[in-house]
Amino acid sequence: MKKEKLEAILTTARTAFARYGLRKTNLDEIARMARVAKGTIYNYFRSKEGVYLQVLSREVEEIVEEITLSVNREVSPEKKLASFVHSKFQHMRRAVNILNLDREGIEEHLHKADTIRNDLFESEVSIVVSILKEGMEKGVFKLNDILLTARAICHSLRGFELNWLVGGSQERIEHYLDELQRILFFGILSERNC
Amino acid sequence: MKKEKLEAILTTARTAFARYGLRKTNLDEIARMARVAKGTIYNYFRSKEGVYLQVLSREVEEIVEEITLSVNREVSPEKKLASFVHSKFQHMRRAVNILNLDREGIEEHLHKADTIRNDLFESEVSIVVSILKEGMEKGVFKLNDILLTARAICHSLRGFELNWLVGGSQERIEHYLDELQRILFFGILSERNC
Amino acid sequence: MKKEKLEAILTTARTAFARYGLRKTNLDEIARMARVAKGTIYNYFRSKEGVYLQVLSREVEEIVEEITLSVNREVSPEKKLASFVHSKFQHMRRAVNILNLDREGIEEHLHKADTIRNDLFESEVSIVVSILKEGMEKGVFKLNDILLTARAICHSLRGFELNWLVGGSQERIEHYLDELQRILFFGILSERNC
Amino acid sequence: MKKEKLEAILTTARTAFARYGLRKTNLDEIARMARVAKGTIYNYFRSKEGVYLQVLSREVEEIVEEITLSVNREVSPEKKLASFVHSKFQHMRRAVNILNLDREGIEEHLHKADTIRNDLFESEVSIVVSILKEGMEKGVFKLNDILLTARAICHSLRGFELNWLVGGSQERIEHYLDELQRILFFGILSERNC
DNA sequence: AATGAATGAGGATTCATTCAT
DNA sequence: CATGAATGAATCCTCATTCAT
Repeated sequence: MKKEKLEAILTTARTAFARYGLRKTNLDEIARMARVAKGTIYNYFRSKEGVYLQVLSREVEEIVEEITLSVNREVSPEKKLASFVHSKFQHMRRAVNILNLDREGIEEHLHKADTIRNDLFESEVSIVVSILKEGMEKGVFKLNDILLTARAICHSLRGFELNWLVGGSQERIEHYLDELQRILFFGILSERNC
Repeated sequence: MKKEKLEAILTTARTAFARYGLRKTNLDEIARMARVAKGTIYNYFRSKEGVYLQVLSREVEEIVEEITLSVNREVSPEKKLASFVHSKFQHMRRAVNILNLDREGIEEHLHKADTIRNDLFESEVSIVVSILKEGMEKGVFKLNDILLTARAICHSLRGFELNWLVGGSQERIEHYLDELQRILFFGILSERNC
Repeated sequence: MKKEKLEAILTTARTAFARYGLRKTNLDEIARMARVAKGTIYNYFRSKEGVYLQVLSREVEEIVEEITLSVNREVSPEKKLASFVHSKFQHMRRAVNILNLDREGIEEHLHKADTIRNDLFESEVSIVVSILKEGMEKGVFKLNDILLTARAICHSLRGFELNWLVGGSQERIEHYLDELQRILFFGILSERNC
Repeated sequence: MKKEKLEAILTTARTAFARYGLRKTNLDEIARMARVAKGTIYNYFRSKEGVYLQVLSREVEEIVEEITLSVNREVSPEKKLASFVHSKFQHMRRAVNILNLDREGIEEHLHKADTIRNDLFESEVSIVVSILKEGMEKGVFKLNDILLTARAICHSLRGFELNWLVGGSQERIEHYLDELQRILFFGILSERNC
């Protein structure tokens, strides 16, 4: 079983993509770093994009796994929600370039990459859904439409990815996440103080 | 006045970038479409990225202008906020590929692109700040820290750009925006019904 | 009389050629530095090479003039020869263009440029010839063939131009010139001590 | 062993550079003549200049080798010196364009070319030094400073390269070399006949 | 399965020269 | 005379992919 090469390629590619992004990473580099001939890569993958897709896939799986773990460590729905938010950013930080939005340079497989990225999104949504559901059952949350709310929350969080992870913003993200959470729980209308 | 060529180049480039993105648009194409010699482009711009930067710049300016206009059409702070959100997405829809987030590994010149994109963000924040301020003064909103809240809101909205504009998600964005707005105003905690 | 533009072009071109060489100097640069439109240059010169040729011509004239002056200040043939050598290098230091053989990028006018450079050489030879002649008449020098000797000397001196002026050698040229002069006068054979 | 391609590239490049010089030789040409894809050249060299540098290097090595051989064929120091001068020009004649002195304004990469050319110069100096030394020991030459003299001689010889090799002068170089040699040995002062 | 040499289709950029105003 | 916008040929370099060994 000579899966070692395959493993080497994927590991190396992950590192390379993480550091330089999809486009700026070229196969020469991966091959050199993986101590493998360039041709070997083509024994396992149809193309550079094939490699990327596989790396992306693995990454998403891992991230979902780790977020789930973090959430399950908490008991109350509020804390679970908070844990979700924080662990999401913790674990995604390293995957910035891999998830990378670099929509160019993927062309035909763009669709597949989107599908994978959407899997991540849907997994997140489904985690949030169960948190919200539990909150509803326990009377902590009050919502009209759990799924809609969950999706809205997840969409919102992507904004922080964009500016913070991708944009390399120097601001302390936690501030904003905390603020967002506060709004999320209480809203901004003064009437809530009735 | 021979600014016609320059205008032709910028207009064409805008269209091309909007359709194919920065990388897949090549100068040959722009030159051909603008009925101009490739060298002519270099009379006006130092490089391909120079063209992109200019197009990006213009686009951002226009968007900010149009959002501001839309907001000012409303009177109440709540409606202004709603108007902000909706017009933001209306006007950004067309600029998807131009603003495009292709990160391609944090390059030299692309740094300027980030700066321009951040300008857009800051402009948005400043619009939201004035809305929130007005809301506070009128006693409609109740907030601890206006700036922080404004930034948190703007960060959140970026998530919708990511999934909806960039990701080409087929979902009806308005649903989510409305839901987000509802949460924004009232929060999700049941305690608000005290 | 609008010779000002012409003068500006030539002066600027001289500087530019001296600093960057023929090939790396482009007309844009000359035009910009001379505060003149690029097209204007083509009113005075048929081509870039035409400009170069003119610059080269002027330099040669100036140098010959100045060397002649320096030599004529001396009285004895030996001192005249020494003066020739030293003033040649003094005055050529600034005229790097002449040496700038950059044979590539001149193409068709290569021949003309060579002719101009040869003019300088021949002028030098003719100066040395008259020095040697005078030396012979006064019985200070003893030679078989004045012209041949003069040419050999001038050829030799070009070696110092090459390494010192062009090559940017850091060595103190005077050392070598003095040594050369010593050999020139006495030779290296020990038999001279008969 | 697939070094054939490399050899083909270098051989072809040598021919091309020798015929057209560095600038007028383009990679397309080399590739075509070497029956090789353009990209292949980049497998072996970082750039066009990389190719040039290698060719230049080889050429210099060969020249030094051949000059040394010629000199060693002679026995007396006087004849060795004469042999040095003549073989130097013999062997350099073919390398004119390769060594070519197109100065193009002291560029980045060309700095290395200068280094290589200087190596040639230093090798020549060191050959002359050993000839002079031997001459001194045998009482044939009388000198104050061997190194200084050697360098002065080599500098002088460069003048002949300049006018004869590079300048394409039609004159019979041997005449001048012989004359130079005569002066070198005996000087021009009549006092030598004491 | 593994290699790595070879490929060649692109794409960005430079610059001398022309010409209408 | 002066301008400077427009031209487009020429050239270097990158890199995903193929293929003979």
